[in-house]
Amino acid sequence: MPEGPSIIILKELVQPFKGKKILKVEGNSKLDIQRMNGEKILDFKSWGKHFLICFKNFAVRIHFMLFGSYRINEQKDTVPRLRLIFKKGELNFYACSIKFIEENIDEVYDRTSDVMSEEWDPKSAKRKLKKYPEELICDILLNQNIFAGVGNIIKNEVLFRIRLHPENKIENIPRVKLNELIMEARNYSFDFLKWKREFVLKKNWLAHTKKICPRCNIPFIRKHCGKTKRRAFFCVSCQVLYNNNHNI
DNA sequence: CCGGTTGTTCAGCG
DNA sequence: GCGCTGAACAACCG
Repeated sequence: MPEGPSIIILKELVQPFKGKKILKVEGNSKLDIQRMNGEKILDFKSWGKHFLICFKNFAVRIHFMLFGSYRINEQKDTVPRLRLIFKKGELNFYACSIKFIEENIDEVYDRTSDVMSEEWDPKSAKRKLKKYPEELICDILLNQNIFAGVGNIIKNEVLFRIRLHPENKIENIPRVKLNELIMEARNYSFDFLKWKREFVLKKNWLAHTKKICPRCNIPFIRKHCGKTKRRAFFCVSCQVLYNNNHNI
């Protein structure tokens, strides 16, 4: 469920519930979810992997983590974390993380860091990148303060597309290449969205979970890279690792 | 049936 | 107080 484009799809699917009043609230969340009872949903928003349900005086943040899921107007066999029942229809959220946000959403979230947002700002991303010269690019791409919405699949596909080795240090990557990376983080995310809508996302993976490099026909390296230790699939032949010469 | 994971936070340690 | 590690969460696929 998790990556940014999937949240955009969810936001579209729940549009019929916008402006609707919640008649009953259920779920095994430990939070006071009953405070939503009787409230009218003013809007649905998103930021990166966060799905936001906006009410008059507060908002609910749903994060699907690794295993979270949802059903609209149908149910799974398991107990939902949160179920919102309307006069017509219901929303069910499973195994997700829920938080209440009391502050104004627009003040809490910086949309310039959301790769799916109209307000996404590549220049701002560039400025943030420069603050982490020692970090590896595979970790930085997963940093939600810089690339909100990017997850492990997008990471692997973007790095393969621009031929960049996941273990490159930021400081060693040429400026032009960094710009390319920032552009492709958003660009691939929209391809992800398009392909997910058409149910052909997996079919279009070039690197993620793949065994052979489609460009070189040699085996991919599969390794848990960086501080984040997330799976990386990469080709040592066509994905460049820039050497660090200036510190020797 | 077990191993692994489209993710994040937090406790515990040195 | 820091940086690192591992646990916790908990569902589904191959």
